[in-house]
Amino acid sequence: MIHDWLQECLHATIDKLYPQARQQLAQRRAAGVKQPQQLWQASIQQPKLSQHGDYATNVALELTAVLCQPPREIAQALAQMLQQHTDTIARVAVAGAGFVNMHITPALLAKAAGQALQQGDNFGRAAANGCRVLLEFVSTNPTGPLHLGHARGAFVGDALARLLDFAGYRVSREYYINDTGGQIVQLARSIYAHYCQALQQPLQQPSQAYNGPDIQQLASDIAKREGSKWLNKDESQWLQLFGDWGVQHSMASIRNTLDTANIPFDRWFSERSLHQSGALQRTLEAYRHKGLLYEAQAARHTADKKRREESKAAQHLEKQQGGTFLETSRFGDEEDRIVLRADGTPAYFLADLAYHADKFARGFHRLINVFGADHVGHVTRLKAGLQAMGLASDQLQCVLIHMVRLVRQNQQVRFSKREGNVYLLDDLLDEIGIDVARFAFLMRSPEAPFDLDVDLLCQQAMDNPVFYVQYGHARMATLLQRAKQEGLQIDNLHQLPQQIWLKLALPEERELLKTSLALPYTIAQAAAASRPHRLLHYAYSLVEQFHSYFTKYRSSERILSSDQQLSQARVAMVCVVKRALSNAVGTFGIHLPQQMASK
RNA sequence: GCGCCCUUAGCUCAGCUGGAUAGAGCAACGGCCUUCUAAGCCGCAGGUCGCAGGUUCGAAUCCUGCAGGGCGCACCA
Repeated sequence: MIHDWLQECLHATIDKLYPQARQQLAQRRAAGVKQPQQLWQASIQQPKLSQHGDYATNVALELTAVLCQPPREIAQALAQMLQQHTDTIARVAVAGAGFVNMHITPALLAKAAGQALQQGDNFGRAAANGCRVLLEFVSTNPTGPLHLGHARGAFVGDALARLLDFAGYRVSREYYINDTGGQIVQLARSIYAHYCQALQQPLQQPSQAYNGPDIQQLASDIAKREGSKWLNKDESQWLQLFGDWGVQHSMASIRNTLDTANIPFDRWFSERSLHQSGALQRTLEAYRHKGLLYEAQAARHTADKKRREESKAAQHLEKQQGGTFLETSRFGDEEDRIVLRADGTPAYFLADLAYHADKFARGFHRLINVFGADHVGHVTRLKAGLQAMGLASDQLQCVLIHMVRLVRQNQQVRFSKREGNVYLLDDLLDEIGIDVARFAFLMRSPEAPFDLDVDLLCQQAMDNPVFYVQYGHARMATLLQRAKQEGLQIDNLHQLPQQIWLKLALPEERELLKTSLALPYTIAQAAAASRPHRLLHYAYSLVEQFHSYFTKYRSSERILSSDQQLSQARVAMVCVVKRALSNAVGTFGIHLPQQMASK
């Protein structure tokens, strides 16, 4: 709120001093001159060094080209105008190449702190902006339980949803169930094979079998329930049924794991429902109408493409028998993509296009897909396909989550499906705990590779950032309890008179308030960049500041002292810090304890 | 061969979309508990931001090229 206020103030000042600047800037931008995009939005920053003021702006430097004036001259003019706001800005100084450094008054800080306390749970929450976002994530194939490979995408997607919600968006969370196609046939056959085995028949596994213990358990349950009535029957009689049972079973397991992890969804979207509703046909007709389909043995132009000898295309040549292609290559894709196979069955890509057309048709303004990094190739073709349909493909944002490698005893643990060793997400949650897992996955930026060191996260729990943050919160909470026992007020502090707030004179106290009050700005920035981890780093540094302050003054300037008014002011400050912390971390559903057992 | 991502302290990572003297945590060393939780704090040490150019008042951040690593380049989903 201080940010917003200063920004408004600054913009008004610029408009007054240089009425032509805004227009000139727009003209230059239109003429293609490279300009900072956010000049009028994000020009207030917090300097690293306190001697550079509470807030600073570099607009003078950025306006120098537009106004053809030396930056320091512009800065001087701005400073002079800003100086007139004596009730809020205590001091303005021009420094360096042309920075304008502003020191705010304690009164402004007190006012903002009071507002934060009044807002309570909603401190940091942005007003609804009317933008509807559809966030699709996890969307794992319903052929088995969730494992480590799915964990990061699940937590990052969930965090993104929570963050965007807090930042004022209306977010819908969706899971796309690939409940049809070849893999479901394989699943059905695998279950059937184990079903036969459970009834003392020899095991005849299909070529690409699903053999997880969950599948075997399901098969034996079916054998108990259904008896031998499906034995020696033609595949056409049981395939659909066994497939359905498999999907239901897998989805129940997946939903159960997501529930445990506290990752909710608003809608579970079935791929099969698209096939059944005729959506694929309609999508196909739309393309046909635009003249973007053709039939061929192979996609045009693919012959000139060099591929590696061992490429998968070469391995699966016999399956490639031509069909109907969509000219995605006209929209940025490297080659055209098949949408209907020679036998008339739809390819997966067509269903995915129909699905995304459906998302747009439901009126969302922005689509976000959280994909694993192995889906990189999918992004361009999907966007090309949407663009071909005339949809705004730039409204689709794909967040690519990179690989997680598991490390135990300083060694990477490798998993292979063939050997049947998987690390289930359920087991991970059991082993390190939900909060630790969440924190670990969210501390890193999503597009960087990530080593998950389980030993570090569980055995050396004290070196774990999540405990650091939790400890900080517990410290504040117990401190407040104690303050209450000593007769100080810890609730309704938004009504605290200004002269009490003004008792806070230590520089660290001022910094703590400023950092706490930067929460709304941090939320907005993290949401705009789709980077949840920034909010956790913010929380971490806030706790760091608090610990440092707490320890430094533990024997000289104690929070609870004989000076009643000063103690009350410090208690109020702790309330603000605690509020900022719990709203930041609480946004991600990470639990913050009221107390921690001393070690 | 092509596309996307990554490369910052010995290790694991931040770096607020181009700002002022590049920051944390681990690991190493030295300190701080009669008083609000030592799961904490302070100090010391550690860097040609992969390399080379370019863009400008200013680059770890933007553009180009190169090197190393990851993922992908099937009508599978």
